[in-house]
Amino acid sequence: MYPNYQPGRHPAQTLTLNGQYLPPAYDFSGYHHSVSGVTDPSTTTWNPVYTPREENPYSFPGSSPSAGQVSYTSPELSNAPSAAGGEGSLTPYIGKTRTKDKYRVVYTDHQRLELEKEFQCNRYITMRRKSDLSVSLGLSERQVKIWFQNRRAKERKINRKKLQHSQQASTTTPTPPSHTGPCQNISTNFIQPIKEKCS
DNA sequence: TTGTGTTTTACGACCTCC
DNA sequence: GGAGGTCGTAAAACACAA
Repeated sequence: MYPNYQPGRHPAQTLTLNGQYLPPAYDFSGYHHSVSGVTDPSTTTWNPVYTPREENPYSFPGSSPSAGQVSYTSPELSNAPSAAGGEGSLTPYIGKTRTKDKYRVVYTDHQRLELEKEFQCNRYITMRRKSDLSVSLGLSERQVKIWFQNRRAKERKINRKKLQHSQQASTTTPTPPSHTGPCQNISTNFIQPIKEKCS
């Protein structure tokens, strides 16, 4: 909603947006994409145990959220087709605001792929697209929102690493200025065109 | 098999904007 | 005041070397 939001604590870390963003070389093969067959959407049913809330946090009967006791009893949870696995309430994770039975779910490859596609089009998802994705992927809108938040954080982390590496390289082995050197290739390789059609 | 490091979900705290 | 942004962090899930 506020792409130019810059928290006072970290004023220089917000990326440029609104079409000015330079997408990094997207690595979609870095991590587990075969989650032991469990997450194959074509062959298995998506049946997470963990039941996240949707826009309406856990109910805290008789206690404040800071108490750390959680019970998933909100009826709105049934609106999230995949995320609401039917478990009405889960065992509270004592001392933490998490559940013991299932701390988090693992998204399917298909869900990740579709989210990534959307992310490559827009770093910030619109409310409409969020709603569409939540329906098509069987995730709650909150999950989609959090995924985008985490994805942006991941990208910032990657960019910081790249920056550090480039700075280290420039200080340790200063390369002579050259207009025919590898820098051209680096710059062109860094900006990979988005192949997906953005709607 | 196990220990360790990395990545992925999910949240709380804090912030800005409307 | 609510929605959604950032950050840091917890813990599960996973990869991989020893």
